[in-house]
Amino acid sequence: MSMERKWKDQLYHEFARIGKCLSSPKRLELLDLLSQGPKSVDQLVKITGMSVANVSQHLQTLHESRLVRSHRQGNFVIYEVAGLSVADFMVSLHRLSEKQLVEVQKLKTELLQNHISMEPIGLEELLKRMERGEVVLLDVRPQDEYETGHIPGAISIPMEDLEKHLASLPTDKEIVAYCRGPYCLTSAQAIEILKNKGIKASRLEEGVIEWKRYMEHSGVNKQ
Amino acid sequence: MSMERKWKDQLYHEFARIGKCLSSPKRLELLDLLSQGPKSVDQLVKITGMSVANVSQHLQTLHESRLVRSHRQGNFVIYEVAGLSVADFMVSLHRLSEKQLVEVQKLKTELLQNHISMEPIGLEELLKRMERGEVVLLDVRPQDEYETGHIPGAISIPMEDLEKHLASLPTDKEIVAYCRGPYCLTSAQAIEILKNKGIKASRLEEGVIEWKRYMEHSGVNKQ
DNA sequence: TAACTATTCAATAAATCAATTGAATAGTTG
DNA sequence: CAACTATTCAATTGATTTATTGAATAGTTA
Repeated sequence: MSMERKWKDQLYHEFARIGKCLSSPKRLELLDLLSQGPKSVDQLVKITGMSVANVSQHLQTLHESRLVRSHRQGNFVIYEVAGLSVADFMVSLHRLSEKQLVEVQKLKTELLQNHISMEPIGLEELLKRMERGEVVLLDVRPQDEYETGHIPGAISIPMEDLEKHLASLPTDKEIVAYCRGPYCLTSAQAIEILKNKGIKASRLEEGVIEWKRYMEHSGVNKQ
Repeated sequence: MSMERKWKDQLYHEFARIGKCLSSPKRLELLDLLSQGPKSVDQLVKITGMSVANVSQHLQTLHESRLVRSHRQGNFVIYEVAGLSVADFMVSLHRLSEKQLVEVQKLKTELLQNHISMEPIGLEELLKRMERGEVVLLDVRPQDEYETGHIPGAISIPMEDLEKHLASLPTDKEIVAYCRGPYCLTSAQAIEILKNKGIKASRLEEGVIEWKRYMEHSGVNKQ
């Protein structure tokens, strides 16, 4: 076998290592969660409903391909994505999947039909209306994820605290809620609660990572 | 199992379909080749050295995940990537791999050390120097890939014709050669030939896809 | 140091996948 | 229509991978 062939085989073998990480649904879900902020194995178990050993093993796999890293903190081992480029890459994967796979599109519209009459708002319009002070942006993810990073101007009320804190919301402005991104239902649930209370609210599909991406590219062409 | 859990499982199952496509080195190589332009199964066989049935099967897999599409043309079935976003995604994958995996970095420098004294030139500098008319940009990929798309201003001399057409190259300017991208060795071989003839030449690491990406983002921040 | 907890390891069975081979098919050209 | 070619299908083997389980380990707190 030629020198070049051997070199290419090695190279593509390495690329495929990353690919293999992305071939398990559970691992993708873990990566998405970690993209929102560092989490202990225990937290991941509680969120996903997977077994501890299972989560740990998947994290191991991700670690071998350098997509996540970990450190101990008291009793917990905290995992996090190994760099922003990982979180960003996940968005690329979502985009591609949604573009190419009709099935993903179907699953998404299916969801939106269940949460009927929930018109989503786009990033561009949101930012404009926030500037004019017309809307309040609400981050309904857990506190720690908000602290890891949030869209500027957003206030944090974790989903589980929402009903308690309803009073603290301004009543004269429209509410826009967001969560982990297009495939997280938390914000949809929040909207439902708000609407039931007679508060005008709409859902921002994008999350923090998508927002960052948008800000980086929007100067030239808004894709 | 909750409604939401089921929905997420389905969704991530779909994402993983794309992931599975990326878990085989051979498939990644095929995707990279198709990113440069449409090709028949036969062509792919000749380039990669894989068996016909093997190539066909991989293409099948890619087709099922809607990453490629095909049409018949005379005796041949021509495959192509299903949209620019696929080619673009491949670049994302390369970037991520190179950033996270030391092994990829190692393989790359290893290569450059073999082709010693070959200083690469960056896109930014290239474009500047082309504007000033200081360099000639040379596309050494096969003719049809050049025709599918090339960096503006580049002239096409496929690698196999290079020695024949040496005379037609200007002697007063520096030559910059590029090929399919960072992981294609064709341009490196071209440089070697040129240098042996006493022609000053350097290698552009980026290919057409990388160039496109650069142009889209460079207005705001050059990453 | 002992008890406790979170995490990891090891082993298993079931399922899936990669690579190969040879045969079958579909389409084209003379 | 016949011969030809490119492409695809089908079946096999060997290798990996997933999801599980229960046990072992490492680290922390009292």
